[in-house]
Amino acid sequence: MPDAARRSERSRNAILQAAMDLLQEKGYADLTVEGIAARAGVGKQTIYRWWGGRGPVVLDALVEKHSGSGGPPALPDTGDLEADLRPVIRAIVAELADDRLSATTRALTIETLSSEDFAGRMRDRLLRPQLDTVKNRLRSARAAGQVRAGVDLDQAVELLIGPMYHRWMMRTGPLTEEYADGILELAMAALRPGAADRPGAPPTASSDLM
Amino acid sequence: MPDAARRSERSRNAILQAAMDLLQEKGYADLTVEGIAARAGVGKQTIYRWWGGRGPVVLDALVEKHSGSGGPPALPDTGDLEADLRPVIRAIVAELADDRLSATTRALTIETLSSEDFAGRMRDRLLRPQLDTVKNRLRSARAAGQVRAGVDLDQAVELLIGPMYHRWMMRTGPLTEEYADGILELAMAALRPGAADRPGAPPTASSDLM
Amino acid sequence: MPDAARRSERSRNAILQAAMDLLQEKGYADLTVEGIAARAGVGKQTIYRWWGGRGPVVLDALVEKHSGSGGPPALPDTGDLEADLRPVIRAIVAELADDRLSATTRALTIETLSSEDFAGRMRDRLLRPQLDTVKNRLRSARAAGQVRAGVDLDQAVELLIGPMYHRWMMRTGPLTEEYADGILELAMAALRPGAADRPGAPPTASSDLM
Amino acid sequence: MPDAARRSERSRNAILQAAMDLLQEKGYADLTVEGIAARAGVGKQTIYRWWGGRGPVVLDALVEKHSGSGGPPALPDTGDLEADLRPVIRAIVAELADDRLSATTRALTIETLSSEDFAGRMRDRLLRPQLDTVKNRLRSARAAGQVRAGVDLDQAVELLIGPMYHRWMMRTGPLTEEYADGILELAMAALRPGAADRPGAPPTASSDLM
DNA sequence: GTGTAATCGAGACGGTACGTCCCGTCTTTGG
DNA sequence: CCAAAGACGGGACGTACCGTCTCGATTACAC
Repeated sequence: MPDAARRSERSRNAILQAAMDLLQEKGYADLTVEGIAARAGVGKQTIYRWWGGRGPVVLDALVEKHSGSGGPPALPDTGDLEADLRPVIRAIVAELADDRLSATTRALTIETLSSEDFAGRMRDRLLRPQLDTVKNRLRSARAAGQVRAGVDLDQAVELLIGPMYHRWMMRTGPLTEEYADGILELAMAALRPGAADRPGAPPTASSDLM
Repeated sequence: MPDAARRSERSRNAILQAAMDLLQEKGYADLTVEGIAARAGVGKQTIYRWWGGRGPVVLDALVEKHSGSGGPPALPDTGDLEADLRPVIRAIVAELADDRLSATTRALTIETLSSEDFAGRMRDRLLRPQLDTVKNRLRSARAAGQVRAGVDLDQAVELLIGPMYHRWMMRTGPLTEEYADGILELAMAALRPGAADRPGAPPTASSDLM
Repeated sequence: MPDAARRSERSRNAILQAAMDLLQEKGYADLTVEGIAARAGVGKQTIYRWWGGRGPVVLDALVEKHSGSGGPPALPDTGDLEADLRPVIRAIVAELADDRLSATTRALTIETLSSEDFAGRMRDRLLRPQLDTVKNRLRSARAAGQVRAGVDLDQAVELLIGPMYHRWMMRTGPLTEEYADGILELAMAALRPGAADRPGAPPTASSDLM
Repeated sequence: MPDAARRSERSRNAILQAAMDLLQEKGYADLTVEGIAARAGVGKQTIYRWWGGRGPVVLDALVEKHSGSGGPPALPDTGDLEADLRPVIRAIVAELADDRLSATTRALTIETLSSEDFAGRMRDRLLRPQLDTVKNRLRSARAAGQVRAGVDLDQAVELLIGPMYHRWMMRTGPLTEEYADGILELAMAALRPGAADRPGAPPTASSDLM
């Protein structure tokens, strides 16, 4: 309903910056619309008008931050899948292991769990691009015969990523480089063609086959 | 500080029951201490005295519910690891896929992400027992030579469980039986001894070796 | 700190009216901020923002009520001081003697005893105007030679008023018309010039001499 | 209902002492049953059993304190009424003028205003004895012809006392020795026989005539 | 240039829930 | 059986934010 053309860019930036700052300082649970507005020097209505609540503001703020690099770059393809993935996996673990760095991820996850609507936007705008870089590398590896032909790439990506997020979320153990390497090695073993390739369990229908 | 010996069992039960009821009816986001107290016919102070907030109450309520069965039973051991695990994996996916059933898990996860303190209690009292049933089955499989000797069982459990939680949380795709089977099959391939067993990547130190 | 220009007149009136109603219905001891807010259809914060508690609200409500008549009128001056004062004194006794009518006075007095700050406001806004009407009549009587020249008018007013409030407060005896007349007669004897006028005890410095 | 014979004297004293201490320290408004019980090292029930609330406890504590002198002594009778009364009046004003000393009186007055029941007990046990010493001196003065025969002694006492309590309560002015003397002088003029003794206004029926 | 219509900062508003304090009652345990 | 201790159901406190709603004061477009 509001006229986006007349929107104040200055306010938008101040709000996103304030949200990021407060998220770092006080955590998501203590983040309030009133706090953001005050810090940004902005009326609350401006936030409600353009976003509707703190969740979308945080999402926007993070998208803004991450899209600074113009989207995640494609992974290198040296021919050695495991070597190419290792830095990525290690980086994820390193970020999750750092309470400061993972504060925003924590915030997003909470909001994702709270709102299906938010979940969709967050998935498409933040998560999917990241997952797709891995997925694309796996696809080329599959084409090169380094990954079993029947493997569903979405499942493969989650096999790699899921365990780390689970350990992070549930705090079931330390998030170390060794852990990253261990999961990577297991996942590689799962994907590698070989004697273990059984004829059963045909590939599930998946959008990655196109 | 309060004297646990004089605690009212009647109030405790009423509170846990009320919390479970309201959780089902209104979801975690709309669950309030005041609401629980009113429904249970109890003063708010009684909740704050013994729990300190809604999070711990919900945790206790769920522990109570799950421990009704006297703790999770050991998995069957037919000698076929994949066959023994399949029902477990499918059950997890089925529960997560059902919005009603997974509402409480969602609630606990939010609280886990919000409070480190809560995370620890929740992990130890609810999650660990569940994971341990899987871990124990994997241990016996490893002893039987069906799982590579060098595998860290904690990593193995998370390799199985993590992807499903990730998909559930992030809504990256449908949580179907096929998905469960696919992840199980991938994980089995990762654990199975054989040509894929590489000498590198020694097992990380882990408490599961005893 | 709040911006008085943007204050809601509607809320202000509703709150003062609700306070008056509840004061009549339930008495001061059972008067709560929450009750006033609920009855007035107003958020509690609106009361705390502009008044700070129930005491100031009640004071304002009573000031509002009493100032409806545009302040207390000057007493008549027939030349007969005692005759002019008698209706006033009797009216005060009559009001104090009636539990319903004096309930608010009781409330104000309690608050006055509890808070020095409140005492000042209540004195200046409610009590002083009433006392001044008597004081003014006494001043004109003194000018007319019907009251000893040396008399401190503030003391004279309190000589008249004080005994009745004391009896009311301490319930040391019945508050009847006879009592009013008795006190009035004693006070008149104290003020009347004559043989009793002794040279000692010079008048204390007082602002009423102008 | 409770058996007074088995009452613990130790608890009774501890409670009264704690009540007095807290009254001095925090004032009547911040005095709580729980606070008294904690300070006295006593269960709350002990207070409710034997007194019923904080009001009666404070009353008892003050009666205890004042009755230490075995009741107020009779005033001296030098033949000069004004001279005999002056120290009493000045003492009252001095006590009321001191915030610390008058804190208890303030407390009693609030409770007196709040509860008719309490008012009666307070009047009979604390106030009346004090007033009677003055009244008795006035009676002897009347017998000696220094006070008009028709004067109601209860009214006379209140003419002396009332103004000071009024000024104290309402904070209408400073409570100084000059004020005490001024009121005393006015009251003496009111009571003194002489030309001012008018035949009208017959004495009201009063218990002081016996 | 000058209306004029929308956004802006600001913050008051009706509400809901918070977490705390204290009430007066009830229950447990020990002397 | 009384006393200490204190848990209990209850109610109000005063605060923090919610999301909505008015206010002028910019501000940028249409005329």
